[in-house]
Amino acid sequence: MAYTKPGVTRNRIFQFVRQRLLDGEPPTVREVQTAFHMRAVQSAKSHLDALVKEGRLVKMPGKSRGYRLPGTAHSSRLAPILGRVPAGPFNIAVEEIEGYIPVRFNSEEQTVFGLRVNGDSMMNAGILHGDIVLVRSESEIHQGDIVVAMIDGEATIKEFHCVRNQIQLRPHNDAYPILSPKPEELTIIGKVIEVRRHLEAISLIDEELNG
Amino acid sequence: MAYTKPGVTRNRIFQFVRQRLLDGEPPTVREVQTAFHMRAVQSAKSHLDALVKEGRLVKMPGKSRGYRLPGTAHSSRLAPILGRVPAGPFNIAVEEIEGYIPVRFNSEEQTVFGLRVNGDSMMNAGILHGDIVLVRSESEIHQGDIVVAMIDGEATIKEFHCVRNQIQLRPHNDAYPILSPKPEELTIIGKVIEVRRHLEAISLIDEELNG
DNA sequence: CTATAAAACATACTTTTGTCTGTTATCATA
DNA sequence: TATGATAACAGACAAAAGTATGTTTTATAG
Repeated sequence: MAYTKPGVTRNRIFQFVRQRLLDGEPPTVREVQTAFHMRAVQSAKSHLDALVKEGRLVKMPGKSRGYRLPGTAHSSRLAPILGRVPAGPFNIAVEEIEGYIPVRFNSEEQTVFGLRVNGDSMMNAGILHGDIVLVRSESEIHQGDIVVAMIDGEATIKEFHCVRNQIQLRPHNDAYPILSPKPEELTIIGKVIEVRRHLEAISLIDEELNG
Repeated sequence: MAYTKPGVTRNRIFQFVRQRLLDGEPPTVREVQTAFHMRAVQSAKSHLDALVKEGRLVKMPGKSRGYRLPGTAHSSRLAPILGRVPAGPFNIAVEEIEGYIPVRFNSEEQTVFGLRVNGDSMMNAGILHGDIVLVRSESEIHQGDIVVAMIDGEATIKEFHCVRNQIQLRPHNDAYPILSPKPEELTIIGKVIEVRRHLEAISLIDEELNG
């Protein structure tokens, strides 16, 4: 390729590699080479080596397609969106799955699922009807956490409190009352860790990734 | 490895490969082999071949790490979260990147990025301070869309309207006024297609992938 | 203009990885 | 228990991809 000013091709190559990595398609050195019309493998490799030295890329030496963005410890997975609240805390797989959404995971085995919000009892907390909440089901619950609770077979999203050994489920909407269920008639499905709202229709519904 | 009932290892391998692909780390045949403690490469390869034949995987023959999920029409990519609003619509890469979040893509080249919400002018629309909005920058804008607009070098999120050739940017908070900027002092950065709120601290912040 | 550094090139070599041919063991079902 | 199908194994070869050494060209600064 034509000679460029120092750093120019370097940056272009970084952009290229980053895009490929974000697309889940790590490139080979030779793919970088041809993408930039270079006549020598080493031209691409020395740029990549420099990017690693600068800390802009990380590599796994010897491995093919071994360049990565630094600090990619946490990766994304697809979590199922459940149409209904799961009956028990552990039988998520059986429920009807509305679709999948990508979720960031920092550790390994976590039971996270999406749930479509029904009603506006949490309106003032910015959780609206139709939103999707991400729920981690095996989380510890603390004061003030927003939880998905099951009372008499009915699921609700409320803020959890416990005052004088009395459980309180507080809505964020003045039109709704604070609930004080007895422990035996209450099941905490999980803790809401994220709220998502799609302002534009997106086909969340993947074909079943059966297996 | 020990012999299993027909289909069992097949499914486990599919899960493994799918996970690796969703994580942006396409495996080699030999990586599958060792992950399942197989003593022959062919053991892994025949399973992978079968998965391709069943249509559960797709491959690029001869290429290393060449297995992919079929119908990658909508797969998830990592979109950058920008600390500031990008100056122009097309130079996202230059801006400072706060981190990355997984986003669903239905087609190919789309310019989607995340943006941290500053202020509560859209409070009544359930868009709170600190939320992350996903912005598609080259979208067509219609009446009622929520947009990211730049007025005099300052970025705001508002609802877009146009009445009698007069542009209106409407907040969703009675404490804020409706803005009516002249077209020449207004730049529409893009359209808000999704709102996300993390109720639990998640380390989105990757080290600077500056470029 | 000259010296130094960066960029690009050419070629060879090594390792990784995909692929092939054939064999043995286990499962499923009649 | 006989039989076809699936699973797992073994070893070898070929292609893909990483790496190394040295040279030529261009940019930048004094």
